[in-house]
Amino acid sequence: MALNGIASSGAVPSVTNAASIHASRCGICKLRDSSFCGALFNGTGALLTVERKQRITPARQNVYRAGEINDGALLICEGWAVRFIQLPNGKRQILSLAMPGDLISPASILEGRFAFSVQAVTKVISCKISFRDVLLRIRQNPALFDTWIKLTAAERRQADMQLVDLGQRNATDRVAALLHSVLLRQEERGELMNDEFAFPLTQQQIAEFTGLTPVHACRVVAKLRKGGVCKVGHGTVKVLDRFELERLASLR
Amino acid sequence: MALNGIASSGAVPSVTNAASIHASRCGICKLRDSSFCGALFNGTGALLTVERKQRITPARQNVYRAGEINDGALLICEGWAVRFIQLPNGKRQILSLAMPGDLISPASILEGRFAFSVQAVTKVISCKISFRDVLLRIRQNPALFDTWIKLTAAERRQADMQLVDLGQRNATDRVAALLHSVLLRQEERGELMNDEFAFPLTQQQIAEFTGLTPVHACRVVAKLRKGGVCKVGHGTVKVLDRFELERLASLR
DNA sequence: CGGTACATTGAGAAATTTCAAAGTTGGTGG
DNA sequence: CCACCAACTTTGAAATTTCTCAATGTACCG
Repeated sequence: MALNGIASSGAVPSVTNAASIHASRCGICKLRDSSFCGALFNGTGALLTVERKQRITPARQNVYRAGEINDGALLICEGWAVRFIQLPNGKRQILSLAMPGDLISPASILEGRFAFSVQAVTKVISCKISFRDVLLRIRQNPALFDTWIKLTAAERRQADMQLVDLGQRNATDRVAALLHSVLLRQEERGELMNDEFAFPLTQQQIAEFTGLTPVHACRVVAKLRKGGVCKVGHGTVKVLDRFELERLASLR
Repeated sequence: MALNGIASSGAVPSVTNAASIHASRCGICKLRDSSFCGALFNGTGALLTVERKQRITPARQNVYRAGEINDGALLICEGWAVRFIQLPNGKRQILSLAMPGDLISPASILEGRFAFSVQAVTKVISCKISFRDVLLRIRQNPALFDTWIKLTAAERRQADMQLVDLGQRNATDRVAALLHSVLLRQEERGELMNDEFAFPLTQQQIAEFTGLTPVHACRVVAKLRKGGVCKVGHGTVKVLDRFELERLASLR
């Protein structure tokens, strides 16, 4: 599981140019045929003409800081990232989880600045596609426009469910809902083996997502483990009772 | 204040056709020049060719029920509506507030069904614009496309702040943030007089928005009143200490 | 003038947070 | 290979916030 990695803070992530990217990354990317990325690069020669920058961000470092000028759509190629808002008092709320192939906040794709930050959970390889190219292609390509609208709507649905979770549901259900949503996403990617899947979030990050304190998140995770629902830790989740996990995660 | 009104549940809202609408409503609408509505109807003759249905929904009735087939973008012309998700256990989470001129969930504009419901808080006049016309105009009119992208991004920002509120902030701050956001929206509309503005939500609805119980929402509102911050009730909010309200509502 | 929905209050229970300390783990350098 | 360090996890106990239940008060509509 090459998902972990700790880095000293403050280092500047490396940036490669489009030329080296083509040879080294996008050309062999497994994700090319799915998601926004695939739709964007679809069509003859498109890959060569889309301007993009790829960079590597070590785990725990920021991919983007709230308020910075942003000049393109941000796509996660490898690793996990979280989109979050940092409060002056030090608390953070994680707004969404980005996995390989995910676009960071489809709805915000053409914004010049974001109110949120993006942090690498594991080592992350990300890719930035210039506004010019995104707009050009969205305008030209009805299928891409369609894909983007669907992604935006899906993002809204996801946010709505998260609001329901935070507003109406207890700690256990919220954590179960998080685990279950990742289970489904990993299953879709074929990354589920023996009811086990990669889950590199720390308890601190689970807490930041679910609006709990790390201590309480720990207790909830312990309860799920003792209840024989699933084991969470060491970068993975092992589902022991999927039926119960689904029951907890479901609205009821 | 023509904001209140109780209706027996179950009645079927009335529907008028486009012809009568033009004469009776849209032609004289104050909102025509702002927001999505204005952009949509912009251009010669557009008003006459956009297919739309206007209807009146009494207070407390649903404008839309989760899961129903939806055939057009929903616009609020008059009154207040809430977008919410109903849980099987009877609880509800209000996801957003729609005021005159607001599009219901810009991000979901082309979805055939919604997971959320929409309920009239006051008597509501709403307008539905067929997918065909929305798409046609968005494709044809770059300014409208732009407006729509901006609305979608704003909706996402709003959802993000709501997630922060529900996940990280206490009851008082959440209620203050709600009141403050409505204060700003009313101010923008020029509906603020003597630091007082229309606010037709019941405490039950404040609770559903902020993820509190009605009883606790009542206590918070009482605390704000006793603290000399603002008086909430009888369909209005009177701001007594705007500085303090802004301090409570701000992230800190 | 009722009636119904809405608002308020009190008291006790439950969920969650806070604070503090001790255990674990994984990576690093000797 | 081992020892150590830093970050992460676990546990306990007490404080705080929020909820629940139940009763009473209030405003508005017909």
